[in-house]
Formats: sequence, structure tokens, C-alpha cells
Amino acid sequence: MKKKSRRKATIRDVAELVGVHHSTVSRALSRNKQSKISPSVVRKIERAAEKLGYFPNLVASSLKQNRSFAIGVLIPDLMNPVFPPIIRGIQDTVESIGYTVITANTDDEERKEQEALRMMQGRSIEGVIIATARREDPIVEECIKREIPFVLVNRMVDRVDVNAVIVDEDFAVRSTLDHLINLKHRRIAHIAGPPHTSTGFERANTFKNYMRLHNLEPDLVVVADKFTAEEGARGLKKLLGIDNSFTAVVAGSDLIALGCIDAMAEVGLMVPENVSIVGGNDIPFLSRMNPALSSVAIPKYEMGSQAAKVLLEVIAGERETPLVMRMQPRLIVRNSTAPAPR
Amino acid sequence: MKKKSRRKATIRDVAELVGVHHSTVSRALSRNKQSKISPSVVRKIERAAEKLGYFPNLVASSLKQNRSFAIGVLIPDLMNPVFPPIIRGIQDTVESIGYTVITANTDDEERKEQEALRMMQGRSIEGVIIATARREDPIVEECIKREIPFVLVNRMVDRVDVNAVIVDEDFAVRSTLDHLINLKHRRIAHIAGPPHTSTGFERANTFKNYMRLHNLEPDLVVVADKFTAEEGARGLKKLLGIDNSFTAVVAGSDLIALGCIDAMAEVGLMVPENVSIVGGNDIPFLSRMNPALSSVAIPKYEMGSQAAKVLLEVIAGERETPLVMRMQPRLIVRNSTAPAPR
DNA sequence: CTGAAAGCGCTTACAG
DNA sequence: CTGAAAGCGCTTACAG
Repeated sequence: MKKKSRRKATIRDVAELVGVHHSTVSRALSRNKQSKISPSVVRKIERAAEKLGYFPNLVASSLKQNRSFAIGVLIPDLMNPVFPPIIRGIQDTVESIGYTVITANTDDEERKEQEALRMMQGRSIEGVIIATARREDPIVEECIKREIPFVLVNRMVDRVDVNAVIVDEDFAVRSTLDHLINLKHRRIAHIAGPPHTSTGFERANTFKNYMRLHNLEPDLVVVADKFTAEEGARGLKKLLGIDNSFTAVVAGSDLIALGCIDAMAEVGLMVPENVSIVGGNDIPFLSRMNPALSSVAIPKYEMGSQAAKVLLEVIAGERETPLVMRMQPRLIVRNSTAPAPR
Repeated sequence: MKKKSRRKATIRDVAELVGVHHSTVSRALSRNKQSKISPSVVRKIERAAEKLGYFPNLVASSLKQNRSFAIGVLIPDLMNPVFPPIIRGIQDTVESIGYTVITANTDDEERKEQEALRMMQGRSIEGVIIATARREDPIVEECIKREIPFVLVNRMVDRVDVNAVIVDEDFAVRSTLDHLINLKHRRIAHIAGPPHTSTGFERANTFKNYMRLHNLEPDLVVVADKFTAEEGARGLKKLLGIDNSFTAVVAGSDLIALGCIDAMAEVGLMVPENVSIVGGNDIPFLSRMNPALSSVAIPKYEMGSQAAKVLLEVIAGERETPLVMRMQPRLIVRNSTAPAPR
């Protein structure tokens, strides 16, 4: 029962064992059954392959076919809880048809984005899902120029001739404001996400417009430079320097909301007694915090899954016209919002 | 400014442009500078490569060199907050030297583990980091048999002749119990993680031994079949059926602790007034819950990073003897633990 | 320092 | 249905 060699079995080894040409083995073992090999030979080959513990060398196959059955995914940071479900959605859908995914963290740094794209191209990825897009994004431009199939997820660029699976931000903000206005809040502030991202930008825009529509002060807007708690805290403090009559804040994301809550705690503002707050993308476990954070849930797993499906279609050449899917978010009211204090 | 063709530039294209043999280009562009090419030629080649937008085809390079500069990572589920930091730690350390990582979710199903390993082998990964190990694990055996370099992270197998970066579970449990005993708890229960995992098994063992050492009842132990909140809740209910005099519970993980807390809430037990509870691996945001969960922090990012370093050493042939690193955890006392009620 | 050749393990037109 | 050949884009002994 000793193994003869540590070398992995190749197609030639099984060909030899069966006594056929290695091209016949290749044909017998490849799934597309256009080239018919006689069933008896197929069976012999399969048996031999099994016996030798043969499995195909995907890198040789990739080189020859000039496709890799791999896609890339660009995210800012795996440790941001928004992204794991998106990635899992992507993985589950592409893996079911034999693709694998390579993810890279870019920390929102353009240099790392470039490097990651290069690396992925070097590995001949067939397409890429981009969760890091800024409204004007050199990476997106490069994909277009180099004709790399791509789809954006979560964040959008300003141009609309791209494939994207994003959130109906308008709806997100409107349902949030409806909720707050119903609770009789009038002085409502917004700690917006970075304006160079579509999510930050669109929510801030809708916020102003919808406030105006309701004849409410639309200018209580402060910008957070990143979707982080630190920036949320900074934003809230800045807001306090400008105005302290607000009774509610709409945060650009959950992480921003956490920062706001921290900053409020520092100055003795109670949530929701003094100020109500709504978060932005419903990351896990925040339902268990004190107070449980009201937030706008977005279908992260689903978005990843859809983005993957679209990308696969583009790769297969089945999709010509760009598609922008806007997924419906859902306001989840918990304990961080309450009627406006009088 | 029109591109001549969509074809990616190859080493031959730049060779032609410079007027040298393509092997010279290969030498000039490869980082290992043993084969000296005259600086002037190198410069010309670099210029030409730049001009053509050349970048190496890693899959061709992989095929030829029979190494892929890729490693695999097996995790149960990306959406479990324990794993993203581990993966990030792995990625950051291997990417800095040009490796990429391919992760696969196995959902703790052996079939998926097998499939993932196959896929990774097909892609010629040079080694694999395994975060899914059970105490007896066919995947680990297979890696040994096939001589695939691997290192375990977080979970260990029963055999000790392997590389692993894990937690000092003994210390984790002892510091937890010290804390609880100091708070005058005497009836302490344990909702253990799955006994087929080293973490579940070791913590339960230490729990019993250390309780005995303190002349406390060591048998208030119930097993959760998975590291999930659902299983934690089930465990707690089962415990209540056996005994309801306990004043503290040591949970096998944070997720298990969350389930316990839910189950306690259902029957009107207050944390920490009636029962104190300590979680198991300090996942993010639980410091913000109500009550903030006391937990044993483990250095997840660091563990990933260390595991990657060890794996890289094994791959480089620089490590002969197996290494088991036990990382020090740290009890973080928050508000879910309080003096025992009288 | 540079060139020419061989080969990594597959796939796929082209014949038969 | 099957074989023989060529080639994917690199790397690397072997000469010179």
C-alpha cells in the first residue's frame, strides 16, 4: 500500500493506465459532452482516475482556456460587518457553478485598490465585484477600459452605464424621516456618510429634499469622512457646535450611529429620551444594544448573491445592456427612537 | 490613441519591442536577481513593459513553477464574527509577500470541507490554514497524507504533531472561574461548546477540574452542539430542567452566551441580578449590549497573522518540527457579572 | 550577460 | 469515437 510517488497524477498517467491518448482522457473527464467518447472507455477512464486519485490541474486548464473560473471581490475591510454577508452571498452563488472568489481588502486606499486589481488580473479573474466604488472611481474606469466584466455592489458611481446592485437610498431616508416626523420630531439632523460615495451623497440629498418638502430645516447636515464610529463621533460633536436644538439624528450608517451615541453620552444626552437616532445598514447584534438601535436593514446577502448572478451573466456574454438593481431596504424600529421631547 | 488589440501583452510582446529574447524579459522582470541582466537592457525592458501595460500572467507562471503563490483558508462561516479578523490577519501577512488567499465556507459539513480542499488542490494552493478542525478530522488526515502544508488555527486536533495557533483555553476558563468565585458564586454552570471541537472539549475539561479543585460541584455542565445562539438557548433550557440553583454560567462562546441570555429572559431570569454570565471569544459590539457581556477576548487578528507566518515557513521548508502556539486570552469584565445573590 | 529549447498539464481544432 | 499535434505564457537548465 505504498504510494509510488508524491507527484500528483496527471491526465497522462491515467491515459497510460487505460491505454488511450491523453486527449481522450481530457475529453472523457470534461463535463461538456459534445465530444462523445464511448461509454465503456469513459468508464475505464473514470475508474483509473479514481484509482490514481487524479483531479484536474485547474491552473493548466486556466492557462489553456484563458479563463480561470475565478472572480475577484474588492471590499474596504472584511472586519466591517457589512461585508461578510455580501461576500457569503457571492461565494454561495458562484461556487455552485465551480467558480471561486478571491477577495481583497482595500481600506479605501486607491493604491491598494490598484494593486488588488492588478493581482486579480494576473490571476486571470474573469470578472470583479466592486464594493468599494467612489462616485468617480479610477478602478471602475480601468475595468471599463480593459474590458473586465464587473458589477458594483452597495456603492454606485455617477455614471449609469454600469451593472450595479445597490440600495434604494431614497426610500431608506424617506421611511426614516417619515418615522421621525410621525414621532413629532421637527429639528432633525443628518450625519452623512462621505459625499464621494453614492450612499453618503444620495442619502444626504434625499434628506435635504425631503426635509424641505415637509417645510423642515434641511441644513442640519454634517459630513463624516468615513463610515466609522470615530467619524460619527466627530460629526456629532461638530453638529453640537453648530446647533443643539435637534431632537433626532439620521446617521449615514450604523457605525456612524454608534459614534454619535458615544459622543452624545459624553455630553450627557440620553437616547432616546433627549435625542432619537436611526442607523444605516443594520449590522448584526445592534438589536441587542442599549438602547437597541433603530436602523435601515439592507439585504446584504441577497445583494451579494444578485451581484454575482449578474456578473456571471456578463461573463457568459448573456447580458448586453447595463442593469442597475435597486434593492428595497426596510426600516426596523427599535428603542433608539421615541417621541420628540417637548 | 487607439489600442491595437484587446489581447493582453505577453512577455513576447515586450521582447519583440525591445529586440531581445523573451527569456531575457522573463529574467529582467523576475525579482530574484541571480541571473544578471545588464542594467541598460533591464531599463529598456521595464520601459517597454510599462508602455505595453504588461503584467505577468500568474497562471502561466504557476504552471511552470508548480507553485501558485496562493494558500487556502477553511472556515465554518464568514458571517460568524470570529472569523473575519482571523482572515484579515492571514491576508495582511501573506499578501505582503505576494501570496493571495482563497477562503471557503464549510458550514461544518464534512462534504463541503472535502470539496473545498479538492478545489484548492486543483488550484495548486501551496498550503492551507484550517479553522474548522474537529478533534478527529479527516481533512487534517488528508493533508498529512497528501503532504499539503497546513496549520490549524483556533481549533486543534487530538494529535499533537501538527502546527497550530490556538488559545490557552485552560487559562481562559481558570480566569473566568477565578472571577466568578471571587464574586462568591458557588453554583456555577457551564454551557459547553461541541465536545468534538478542542475548544469545547478543553474548556469543559478545565471547568470540571478547576471546580473540583475548589470543592465546587463540577457537574453542572450541558453541551451545546454548535457554537450558535440557538444551541446556547437550548443548552440553558436543558440546564434549567436539571438544576435551577446556579447563580452563574460560563458559556462556551459569545454566541452561546447570547442564546443563554435569551433563554433566561424568557423565564424571567435577570442578568446579572439573578445570574451572572461570561461569554467566550469577545466578538465585536457585545460591549455595547445590555448588559455589556463579560467575555474572554482572544487575539483573533494576531492568531491569523501568526498562523500565516508559520504556514509560510512550512512552505518555505524552514520549519521541520511541529509548533503549537497557545495564545494568551484575556478576561474582560463588563456588566454581565455581579456578586452572587444571597 | 543573453539566446534557444524544452516543458509545466491541460484543451482543441484537425484528421481520420 | 479517437489520436497526434500545437500551443496557452511563462521559467530555467544548458550553452555560449
